[in-house]
Amino acid sequence: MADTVLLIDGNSIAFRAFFATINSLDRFTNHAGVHTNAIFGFNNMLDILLKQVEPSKVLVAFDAGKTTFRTEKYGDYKGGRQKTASELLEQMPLIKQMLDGYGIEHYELKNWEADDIIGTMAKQAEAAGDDVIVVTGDRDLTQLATEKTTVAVTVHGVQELEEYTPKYVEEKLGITPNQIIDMKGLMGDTSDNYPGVQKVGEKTAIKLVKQFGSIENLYDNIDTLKTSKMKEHLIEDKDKAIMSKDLATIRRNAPVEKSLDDIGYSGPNVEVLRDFFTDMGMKGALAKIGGAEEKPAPKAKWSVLSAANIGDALKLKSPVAFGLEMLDDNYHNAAISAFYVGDADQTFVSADLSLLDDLEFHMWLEDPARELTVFDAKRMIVAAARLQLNIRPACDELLASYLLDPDDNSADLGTMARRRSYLELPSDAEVYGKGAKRKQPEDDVFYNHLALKSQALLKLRAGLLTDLEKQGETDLFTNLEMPLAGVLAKMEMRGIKLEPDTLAEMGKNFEGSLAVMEQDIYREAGHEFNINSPKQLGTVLFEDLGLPAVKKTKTGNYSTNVEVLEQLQSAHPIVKDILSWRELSKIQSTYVNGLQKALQPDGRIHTRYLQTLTQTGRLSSIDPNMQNIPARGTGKQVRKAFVPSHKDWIIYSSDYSQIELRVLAHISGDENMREAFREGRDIHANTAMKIFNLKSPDEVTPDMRRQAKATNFGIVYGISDFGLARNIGITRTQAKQFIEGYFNQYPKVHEYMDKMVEVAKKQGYVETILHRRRYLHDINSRNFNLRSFAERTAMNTPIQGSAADIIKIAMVRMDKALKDAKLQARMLLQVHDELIFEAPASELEELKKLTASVMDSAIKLAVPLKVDSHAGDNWFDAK
DNA sequence: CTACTCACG
DNA sequence: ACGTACGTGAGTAGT
Repeated sequence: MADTVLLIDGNSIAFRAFFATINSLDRFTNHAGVHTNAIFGFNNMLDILLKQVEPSKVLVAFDAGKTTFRTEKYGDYKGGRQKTASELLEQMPLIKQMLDGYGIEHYELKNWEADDIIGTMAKQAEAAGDDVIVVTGDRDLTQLATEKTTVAVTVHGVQELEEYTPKYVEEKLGITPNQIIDMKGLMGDTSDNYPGVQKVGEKTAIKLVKQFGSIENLYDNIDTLKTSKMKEHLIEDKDKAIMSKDLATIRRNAPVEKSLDDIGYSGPNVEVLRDFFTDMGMKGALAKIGGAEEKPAPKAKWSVLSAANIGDALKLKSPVAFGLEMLDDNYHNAAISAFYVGDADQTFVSADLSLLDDLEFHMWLEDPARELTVFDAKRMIVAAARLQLNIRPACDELLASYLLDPDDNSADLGTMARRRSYLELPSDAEVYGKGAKRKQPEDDVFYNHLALKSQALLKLRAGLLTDLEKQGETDLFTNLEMPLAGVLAKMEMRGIKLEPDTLAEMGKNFEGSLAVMEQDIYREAGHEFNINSPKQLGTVLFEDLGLPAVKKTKTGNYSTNVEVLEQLQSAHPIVKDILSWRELSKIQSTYVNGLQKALQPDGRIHTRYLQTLTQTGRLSSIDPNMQNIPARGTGKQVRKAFVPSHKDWIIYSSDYSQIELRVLAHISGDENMREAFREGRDIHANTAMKIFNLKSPDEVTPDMRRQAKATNFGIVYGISDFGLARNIGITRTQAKQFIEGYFNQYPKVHEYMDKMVEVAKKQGYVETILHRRRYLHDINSRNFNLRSFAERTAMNTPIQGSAADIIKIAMVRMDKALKDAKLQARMLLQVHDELIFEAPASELEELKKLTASVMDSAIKLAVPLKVDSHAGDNWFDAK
């Protein structure tokens, strides 16, 4: 049987692993202060590869040093590179040590690069009839792909591999693997610092290689090329092209002293590896290599709380960890199966919820002096409230972790703890199981797990708080997000009243219309099919009816989205019918039916806001999502079903006008934009005047205003000419002119965009006005797409995030203001820039004044904030 | 469990 | 030259 040979580009993988986690470099250090992030990433990758590939032979090749035969040929080869970071350098010998523990051969050869070692070994292995897998972070190695050799290139750090077979190379580039060197020869390589032919990039290079097959053949037939600048350049740079091809060519005959027989792999030396991982402080890896079976689940000390010893709980000292355990995630109705309470010394657990009714214990828990530390405050507040217990946690560790890094938002304490190097708490999934198998374990295991949670909370608390302080987020945490958790809990518990009859009636009508439309569509198609299936619909439109396919999806299927269908409207009458059917069917299934399913026995909808999910600081809403109820078109009717709780009450909504553009005017410091807002001008018309170079607002046509509005939006999203052009249906050149005009008129906005990208590149994150932070891992990526995305995010996040900050302040203050004014009015919903209330009609005037003053003054910006409000008998009319 | 589509700001 | 708007959640099909 053929062997599978795994060949790994050691330097390249170490490099990728290092940069994948460079933002949290300091979280990966061992007792001696040595960084371990690259070791960690390398190990993860190795672990996965060994399991998936099950190789019988493995070799990790390293570069031997700076000088190689390539630098002898061309002195500037790989010149001008930055020095390797010392934090990575110190890990290189340790990675080799780890490989020794794995029993994996590693090898380097003076004057040769790792690539050449790999190329040489791959050739030998192929000759022996083996299958070869090359793993690297360097695309240039894809030239090695053959029928027997697959080249796996890392994407997204080292998490994922993209496998290059000859077929895949051809699909992707249109040339064969062994033509890659011809392409590189023509285009050169900036990172390896060798030249190609002037003005020839990847596109041109591929075109030429396709045409001529190779550089040699190209120059043999150069006369067949039409006279052009390119031809001149090709002739002028012939020597460079030939030299560059030579530099790009991986040698397959390096004097490698290892043979296939030397690189057999038969599994790790667990003892050696265990010592190594222990020394590196890599507890996760340690557990994985066999520690796992031997090591019992962590054991906590705890006592079961009962009526007999409840007095002991009252002696616990702040900070006190507390939690109500629910195995379902919807805390509005999940069964509460137990609670835990503890301090640094003692932990109590109990499944007897009636203990929480004990008057003394009850008051002790509710006492604001208690400093309760919890995981997911809103969840705990709502669950406790169901037991008539009104807690006000002082510290929510989920929220803290989320503010430190919005990526760290796992709804599981054990998972968060592990990320912070605390390994004494397994995840809920490990203890309870997941999916259908999830269930409460026997008492001993269950109580132990709860006790571990209590102890983890107390162990992690100080570190989280000092980290918040270090990141300047203490105020955001203490004075905004923590209080907001309480406000949101109240909003969710109140819910909003829904009249199911209103929906049911709408549903009946829609059902009738849908049935008629369906028949029309089937008739036009010539047969019945599932209109809801994009696949079947694609077949009907683009094969049966032969309409021109406009666009494909990323998986290569026909796209049938609105944009496509709108373009096809005139081509066939069926298209219009499908569009109408789609619109109605969406309303029917998601809203008319969906909302009725979400209606609770109390006649109300109780959404859950996710306070620790979005990357920008916005809330999101689930189960049901109350932030995407139709606001336009036919679907808007759905809003009629949302009504006040009581007779003679009203629904009242108050929304920030243009909050994101006002934030932009503020943080960019642009005087032109600030003035427009200060003067109370129509910002879109103002922008239209600027970019169309008009003298007076009267000259602004509705279409100009529409385009200007789209441009304003585009700016907020981190504009590109392509995106803007597509959005408003103009040419890319026109879009470019719009943007140029825009930046001329709002010069500081331009500066702001550049500055945010620069800041992100330098420090790895951007911030909102309240110092909410978002890390942008891809900001220095060499992948254009990833990097561009990160750049747009760098521009957008401070804007979207600061707007989120502002409405959150307004919510916390509104909650207090309503209480202070002793109004019956209540806040029910938040939809990003809008707050929705219900109130007795008699309170409307006062409510108007209150929302205006509280929302306007939530924060002091260099421009005024403006609030619009509407009232009505239901949500539809409150707009 | 992923892909597609479409609802919101 | 590269391929694009920013942030979400839910329903349905189809593997």
